Amino acid sequence: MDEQPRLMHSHGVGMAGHPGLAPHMQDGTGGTDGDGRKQDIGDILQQIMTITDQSLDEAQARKHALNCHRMKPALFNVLCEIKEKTVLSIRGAQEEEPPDAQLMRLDNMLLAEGVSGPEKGGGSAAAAVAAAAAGGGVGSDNSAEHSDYRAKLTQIRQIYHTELEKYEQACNEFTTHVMNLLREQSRTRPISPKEIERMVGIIHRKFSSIQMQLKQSTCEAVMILRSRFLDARRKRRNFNKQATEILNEYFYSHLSNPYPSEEAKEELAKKCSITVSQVNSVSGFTNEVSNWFGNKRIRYKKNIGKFQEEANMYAAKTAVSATSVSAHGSQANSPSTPNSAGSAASFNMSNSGDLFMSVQALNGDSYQGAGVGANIQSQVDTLRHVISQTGGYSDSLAASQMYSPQGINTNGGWQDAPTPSSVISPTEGPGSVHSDTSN
DNA sequence: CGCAATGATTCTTG
DNA sequence: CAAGAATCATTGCG
Repeated sequence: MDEQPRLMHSHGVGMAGHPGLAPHMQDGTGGTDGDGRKQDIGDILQQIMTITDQSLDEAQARKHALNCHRMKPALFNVLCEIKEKTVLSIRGAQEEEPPDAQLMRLDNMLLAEGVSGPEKGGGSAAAAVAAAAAGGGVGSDNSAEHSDYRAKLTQIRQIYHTELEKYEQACNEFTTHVMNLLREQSRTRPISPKEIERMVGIIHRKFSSIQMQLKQSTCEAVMILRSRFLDARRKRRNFNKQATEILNEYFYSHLSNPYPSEEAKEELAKKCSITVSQVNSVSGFTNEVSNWFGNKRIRYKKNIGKFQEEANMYAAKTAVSATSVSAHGSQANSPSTPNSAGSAASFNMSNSGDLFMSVQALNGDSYQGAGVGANIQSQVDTLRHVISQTGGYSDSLAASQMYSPQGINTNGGWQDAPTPSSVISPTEGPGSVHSDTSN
């Protein structure tokens, strides 16, 4: 680099003011002027023009001679200037700024995800992101998920950083290489320092565009990782038995209006979260309770027969607990025989209306469905059995009525207003309130 | 492996 | 906006 200015200035005079020089010289000797200097230049140019005709050795020698010629720096200057004016001015116009916005976005995202940025802080930031996004979840394997997520993220991070480093190193190497090459060539070709600088700029831009690709793919990888780990649907966990029992108990004991209020949901969430896991994020669990009730309502309504046995069971259970008859508690399970389950399931009624009628027939005595003789009869028998049993504990207890689908009107919808006489029992469970009907 | 159960999500509706 | 309905995706069982 430092060689060039020295050469250029060593002779003091530039030839910048002679753009028309070359055509003048091309006619051969140019000796008519009698100016020795112009004669020299003509010679030089002649040599340049015929350089391809020479042998290699000859050319080498001439080159050396040219390099040592006293006019060389001046010529170099001129050629550089011409080149600058013609070629580079065209290219110089397309200096860019557009990818900056995207680059910024990528940078921001990588920083937010904890991939780029401070070495150690990034990891904790990522963990925080994972924790926040998966928050409200349950289960001890949550932490396992997190560590897995974190591990994958740090893996991405590492790859990203090593790649980035590699790119940077390659960029630097390549830049110095090109610079050396150009400097070397500047002895024989008109390459100005400015042009070298420009070339370096071009190289850097190319490399930064490669870097952007790296960032982009890193972002994609992080997004995929996140979506895979944080998509809750993929990580569905069945509630454990106790939680299901609690929810079912509530559901069947509020069958007339199975829409728990927010407070009730929270209560249930608290109860369930104790049984489900050690994590007590009730606020998150109320959502699950809502989901559960939503699913339950719709699935119950869709196929009441299928849930009949379950209803019996829970109704019996609440009945037992309400009357605090501990001695006969075991009998609560007996009514629901496998046989009844099978018959109820094999009903396969097309709509709930028919089934509703069949159940209603319990109150009357002799309903024979149109095309469903024996099955209905068996179910009716089973139900009657249950009712008689549960009713036997306490006749003031109308719990048996609560699970009969009387809360559902003939359209299949839940009753809007409670029907106090038939559905609501005056003696509900200890903790429960009448608020379920007031909604 | 197939299938039913089931928790979650998304779209629709009042 | 909440409930219902449809659908997806996973789990667990035979």
